[in-house]
Amino acid sequence: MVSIKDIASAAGVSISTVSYALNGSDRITKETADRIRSIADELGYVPNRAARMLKKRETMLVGVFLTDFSGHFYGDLLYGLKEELNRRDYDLIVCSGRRSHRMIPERAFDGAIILDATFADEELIGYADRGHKLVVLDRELDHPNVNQVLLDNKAGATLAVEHLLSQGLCRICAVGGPESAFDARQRMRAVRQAAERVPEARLEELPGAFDKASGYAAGARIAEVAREGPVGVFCLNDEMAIGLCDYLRTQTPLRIGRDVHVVGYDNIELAQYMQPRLTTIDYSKRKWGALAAEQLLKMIEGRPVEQERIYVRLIEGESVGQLKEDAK
Amino acid sequence: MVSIKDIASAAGVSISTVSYALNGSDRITKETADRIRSIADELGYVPNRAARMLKKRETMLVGVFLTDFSGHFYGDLLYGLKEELNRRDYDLIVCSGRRSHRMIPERAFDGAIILDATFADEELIGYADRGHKLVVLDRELDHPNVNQVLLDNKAGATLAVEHLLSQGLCRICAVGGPESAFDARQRMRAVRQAAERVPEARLEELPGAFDKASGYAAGARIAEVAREGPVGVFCLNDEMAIGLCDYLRTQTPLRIGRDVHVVGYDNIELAQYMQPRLTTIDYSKRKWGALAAEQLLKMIEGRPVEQERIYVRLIEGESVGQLKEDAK
DNA sequence: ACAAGCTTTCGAAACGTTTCAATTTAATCT
DNA sequence: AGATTAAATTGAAACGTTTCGAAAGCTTGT
Repeated sequence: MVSIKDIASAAGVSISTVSYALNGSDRITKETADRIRSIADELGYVPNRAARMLKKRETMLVGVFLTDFSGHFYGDLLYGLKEELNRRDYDLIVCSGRRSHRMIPERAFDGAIILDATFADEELIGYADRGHKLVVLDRELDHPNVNQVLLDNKAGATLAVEHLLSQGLCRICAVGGPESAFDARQRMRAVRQAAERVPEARLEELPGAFDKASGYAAGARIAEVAREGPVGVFCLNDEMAIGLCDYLRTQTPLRIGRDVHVVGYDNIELAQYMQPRLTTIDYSKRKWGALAAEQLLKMIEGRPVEQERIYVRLIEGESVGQLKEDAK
Repeated sequence: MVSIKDIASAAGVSISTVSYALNGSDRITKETADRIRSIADELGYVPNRAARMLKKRETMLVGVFLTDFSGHFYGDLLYGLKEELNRRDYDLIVCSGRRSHRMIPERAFDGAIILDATFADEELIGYADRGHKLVVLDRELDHPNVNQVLLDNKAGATLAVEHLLSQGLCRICAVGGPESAFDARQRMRAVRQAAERVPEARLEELPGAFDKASGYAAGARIAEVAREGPVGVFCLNDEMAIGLCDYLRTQTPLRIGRDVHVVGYDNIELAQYMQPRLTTIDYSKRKWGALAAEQLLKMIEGRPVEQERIYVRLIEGESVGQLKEDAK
């Protein structure tokens, strides 16, 4: 493999000269620099990443850790991340799985973005203590080397529940997420508060795990509740909403948007292709990624970081209908 | 940052002893090895990846390159890849975008898996010529350092068209993929052959680009064709099929599975949540990934590699109905 | 013609490992 | 006890860069 050394001897200069030339230092005269660069091209020189990393103690790489590769909004999130990082000459690397955690202490990246339940809080704190820069997207952590971009879960969940209530629905079911999920806890808390503000509202919480299966499973209880009249269901994410709709359609005669009114959260791509289209809470995943990248770069470069938050809006599909029509 | 050197002085031994001990060499007596390891733990030692890469000229990393992060079957594919790689102590790293191509010549990985249209064939051949090991998933390349895991596109497309024909449909539309896509070319070729084998079949090819928009766009022409009677449509991937269904449902009175019969390809997750469920061609994405990983590891380790192929099957949804019923 | 001050180039150390060859230590045999 | 051999440890070079400080090569001004 051709190294800086080969270029040096081909050009009849020292390796330091080559290094300076290739890195565009102004210590080198323009002509020699050009000559060296063209020789490097001819020889097909490519710098050795490992050597550079070792010496410079920086990688120009950012790692993003995901629980798995199948999340429905990862595409957009990663797009936002990558664009922002590339603008600043960083490359993005996606990792998943416990095994890959070690890349952080091994200094494989200049910083990492975490959206990965397989990291315990203490583990992350440990890395931060040793000086690693982190941005967490799935929890809140108070540490000088950690920042977060928060989703406005409270606003989103409130929007969802109030939307159901405003349609005249007072029997509300909320299908929850795993206890370990920060987002789920925040959303459910907001659900309770929103329900409590309306005296006639009757809220029932159902367990869930953020996957289709648990939405499907919640269907049985929801069908029971629906026997007493129309019910509004807020699934704490779209996947569960889809599972629920699947159940209602295949296992019951209940009509979505009439007997059962469903709201999801996340506005995943599937949501708008459902029949009826799913009413859901939307937020910009690209912006989420871009802000995370921006924060991480600021930390790496030692610039001050300000707290960021992603705003939400309600998207109306047909999975929630006007209750008043029925009343007439 | 604590290095092997710190451990050496803390333990009162040389750095080579530490290195041997940490790597489990049998040159070191068990007691000292244990002692050194416990000191390393105490100090919180983590090996420096860059240094090891530089010296050993191997990274224990495999890079997978994707055109973007939003493909619908990447989740399963990457799962298969990762499992297989982890079993052999390799880590998987996902990259996307032209910028990241350079990681290959920079020797950031021991090998790479390519499913990324942003690589030109010549570029890949160039890397292979310089000794980089590659497995390509989106093309065929003849080179000692390149292998591929082929999808059985011919069988899949044949299955799809014959399924439509066997329902009594003889007006067939095929919505194609981008000319640059190897899979699209193979599938379309098989479509033509399958249609030619049946004298009464009338095939019409429509342009497409493997995205929802082009399925939607194809809808107009398909609606025209459907005026003369039921039509069978094979969309060369599920995304286009979904776009098409969206058009038919929102812009026409045509009934899917009655007036227009739709088959997709890939069996993406969305397909089974469509209403009606999409009839499509399925294959194991996990196995695809696992075989790709296996092939790459064989190349890296210098073991012989055999050509592999992924088999397909037809999944029946309700987007294709029995034409005979109508006739009755 | 020569010191002073630039500009351009070079030598060498360093980053943190691994690993070969050499050395020291311990064990075994006569 | 001394020689031989085996086992455990060490020294040093190497991997391919970057970068500091020094050296060499030019200009200028006197």
